[in-house]
Amino acid sequence: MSRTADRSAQAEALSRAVWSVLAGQGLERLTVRAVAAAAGCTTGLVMHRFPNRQALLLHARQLLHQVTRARVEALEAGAVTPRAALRAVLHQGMALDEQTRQEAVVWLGFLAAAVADDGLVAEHRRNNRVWRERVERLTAAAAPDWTAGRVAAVALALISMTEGVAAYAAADPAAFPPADQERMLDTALAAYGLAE
Amino acid sequence: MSRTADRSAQAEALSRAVWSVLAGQGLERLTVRAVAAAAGCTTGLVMHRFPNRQALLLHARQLLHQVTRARVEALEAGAVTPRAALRAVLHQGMALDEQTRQEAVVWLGFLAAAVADDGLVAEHRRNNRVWRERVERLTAAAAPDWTAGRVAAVALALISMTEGVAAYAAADPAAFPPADQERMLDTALAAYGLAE
DNA sequence: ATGTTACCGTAACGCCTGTTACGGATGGAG
DNA sequence: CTCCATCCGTAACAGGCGTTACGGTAACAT
Repeated sequence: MSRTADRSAQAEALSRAVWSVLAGQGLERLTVRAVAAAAGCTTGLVMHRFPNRQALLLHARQLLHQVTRARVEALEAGAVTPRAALRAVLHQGMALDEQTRQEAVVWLGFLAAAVADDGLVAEHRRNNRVWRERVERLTAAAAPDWTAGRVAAVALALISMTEGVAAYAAADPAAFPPADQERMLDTALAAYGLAE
Repeated sequence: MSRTADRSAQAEALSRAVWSVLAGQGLERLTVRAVAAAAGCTTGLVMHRFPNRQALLLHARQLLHQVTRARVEALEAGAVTPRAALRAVLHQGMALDEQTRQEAVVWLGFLAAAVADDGLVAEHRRNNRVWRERVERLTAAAAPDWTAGRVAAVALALISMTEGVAAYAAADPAAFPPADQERMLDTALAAYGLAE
């Protein structure tokens, strides 16, 4: 019992070490040795826990999706109106503090790594489709009288906008401060007629 | 005379080889040998043209900015109205065909590489500020009666949206077809009151 | 207490990396 | 034709990479 719990706990710790290296040193320095050092162990443990480097990265990518999904669902459940839920969910996807900024860097790192990794690109597509459907559902709930076409177009505009600004802010936080990002989000929601 | 011309022509060919490898094989396989093979030469030429790998990548990044800027300026000069210019400039920033899709992949690759490269991150920030100012200027021309605050917020929304959808479409072209991207752009421009 | 099993740190392997040094080829000058 | 400078392909180097094999250690069962 505790064996399997320890194993998965170690796998999670190693995946978080992957995030740490990816955020701090970039994809080019994301080596098994660097991950082991960040996790405070040796390469032996890493290679006993995962068959190879690719599996380690894939697990880290899946865990990232799992964690952000849990956070988004909590925000959605805690919102008092559909429009508040939509805003809260989009809000957490921007790079507003060091935590979310690093998440954006990690997300971009995995995206860049997916170019040469079929497992990562498949995971990326799966997660993006789930994310897109979620925002489409929230948009439809926030504007019940819209056509499906308008819901889809506006939802795509919203997820693209937040993802894009997260990328900009990840690389240049000073030029894209939180206030700019929030004003952008509220301006967009108002323009689409989705303001609270 | 022809010496320096040859040198810069070779530097450009090598930079285009960098784009090719970055788009086709990803950042992890972006080695000096891979670039030389894509350019049809040996590592000797590469290392005689650039002092080291970092300088090669920086030149390729600068050339990418130069090329896209020329294209954007041509579009802007050829537009009949300010709103047409704004739409055309934003339109070319999305991933609508194989050419622009690869550009988006390359852009993301350089962004991921910039995490561990001070020269690349500085270049990235400089280019993004130029790009943002351009779209702010075009937005102000398209909506002359807006406040500076609204211009800035809407311009940020527009560049973030197009950059974000380019990233999504770069990794999953089938899920984000050109029609979806264009409908998203026109829906957004109409919502902000910038439709032609 | 002892045997057994699972775990993981150590060390090594072969490969690939960026970079450097050398040496032949090439093309213009005298 | 000869000389010389320039260019760049070849080959080597040291170091870092992913991965594998071995061996000691700790924990559980008996």
